[in-house]
Amino acid sequence: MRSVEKAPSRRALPKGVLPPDLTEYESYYAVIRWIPRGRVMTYGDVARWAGRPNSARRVGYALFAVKGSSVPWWRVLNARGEISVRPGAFGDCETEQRLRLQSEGVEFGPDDRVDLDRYLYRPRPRRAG
DNA sequence: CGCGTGACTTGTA
DNA sequence: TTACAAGCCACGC
Repeated sequence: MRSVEKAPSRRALPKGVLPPDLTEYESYYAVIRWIPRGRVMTYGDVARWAGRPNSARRVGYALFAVKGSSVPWWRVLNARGEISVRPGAFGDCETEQRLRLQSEGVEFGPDDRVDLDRYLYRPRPRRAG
C-alpha cells in the first residue's frame, strides 16, 4: 500500500477560483465536485481549474486517495475522452467508472471513448473580465 | 539532493 | 489515425 492519503503540500491558489485554505488534493476534489451528473472533465481541466495547469497527473493520484468518498471521481477522463485506468488495475475500478458513467447517461463509443464535445463540462465561461 | 515513477497533456512525425 | 518524446510536479528511495 502506497501512502497516497497524505498530500498536504499547500500552495497559493488563484483568488476568485477557489478558497485558499484547501490542500492540493482538496482543491482537485472541489473542482471535481462541480461536475454535474452526466458530464465529465479531463485531468488537465481539473488541474487548471485548481490553479495547477501542469499537475494533471496529480489529479488522478488524488482521485485514488479519495475513491470511496463523496467525490465523483468517475467523472474525470483523460484528454482523449477515455478512462485512464487500465483494466485490472486498482481493483478493476475501470469497470466501476464506466458503469457509473453509463448509469448517468454518458455513452461510450466503439473505441471505448466518450465524445468530449458532447459531455465535457465547462465550469463557466472563461472569465471575460 | 539526485533518480525513477505515475488514474496526464501537448507537440511532432 | 497512431506512436514517440518532452514537459510537468510531487512522492519514495
